[in-house]
Amino acid sequence: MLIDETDREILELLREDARRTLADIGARVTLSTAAVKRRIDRLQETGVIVGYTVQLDHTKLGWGIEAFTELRFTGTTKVGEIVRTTTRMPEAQAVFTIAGDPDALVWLRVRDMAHLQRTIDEIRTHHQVTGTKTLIALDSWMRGQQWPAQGS
Amino acid sequence: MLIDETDREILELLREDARRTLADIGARVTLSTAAVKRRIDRLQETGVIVGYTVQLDHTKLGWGIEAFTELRFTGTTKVGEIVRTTTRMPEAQAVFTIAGDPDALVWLRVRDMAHLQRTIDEIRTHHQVTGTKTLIALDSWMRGQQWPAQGS
DNA sequence: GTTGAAAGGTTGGGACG
DNA sequence: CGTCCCAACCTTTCAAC
Repeated sequence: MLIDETDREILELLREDARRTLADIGARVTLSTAAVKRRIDRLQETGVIVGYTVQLDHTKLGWGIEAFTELRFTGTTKVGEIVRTTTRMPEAQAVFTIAGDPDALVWLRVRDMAHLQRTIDEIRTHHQVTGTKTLIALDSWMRGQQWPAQGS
Repeated sequence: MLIDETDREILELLREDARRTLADIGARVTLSTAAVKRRIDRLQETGVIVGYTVQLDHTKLGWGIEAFTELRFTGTTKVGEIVRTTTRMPEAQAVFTIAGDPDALVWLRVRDMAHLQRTIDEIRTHHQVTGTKTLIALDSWMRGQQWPAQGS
């Protein structure tokens, strides 16, 4: 499928604020609301747009610690298995399987250090993990959200 | 500020689909649309809700490679500086400053391997970086979006 | 294939109880 | 918190490019 410059502008506007109205988007890309709706519908049907979500300040919800845990497995560990079990944990924000060393990277969000330790322990007990290394984030920035995760 | 169980339900519904209507949310939490709006307005004013964004399938936009680059700096490098310059790069999805070793973790999304190399080179030239280690993702999962980043 | 205009239904946003 | 109201918005249809 082809995506033109107008589509990219629409996606950028939705990235900034997914609750923008079609009329607002239309005014910015000089298109009617109907034309904007048809383009967004098409982007959804073709799977370019996967969904819409809210961006939260997790510190205000009491999950103030962000960390990354690098995992190393035994040679017999199925990669799909670690992804399946890890993704069921509410602490896991994202899981990446890695080419090389380590074998996987898990992005965690937890309430406090004790919670982080429990979470890492849980990952270790559920799998044939030969080693972990956890990186604790002091601060974070994410595209499209201009607040510090810890520093507010 | 206090967040009750209904607020959490509303946030969960918005996490699933940020473009839900107030009426739809109201029906699910057994509240009127006006009551839902007042709660969402309050969550926005207090900063719990930071914004709303679209979730994209980046492989379909031609940015099929995800990677993490661990950065180590000289002792004199200002942490804020690396964040400021890195966040200006369109390839950077997120930047985390880390307690310990490494000093920072940059989540990159690029078109191909040549693009990845150029991006890492750019990071290195812009700062007093003493070392980098790049982890290339084979596959990824993120909370709230159930598609494989590479494997589709 | 694309677009805009118009019609009718739905939603949002205030005021009030 | 809910109910009411009205303006704004969405969604479909249709004709035109």
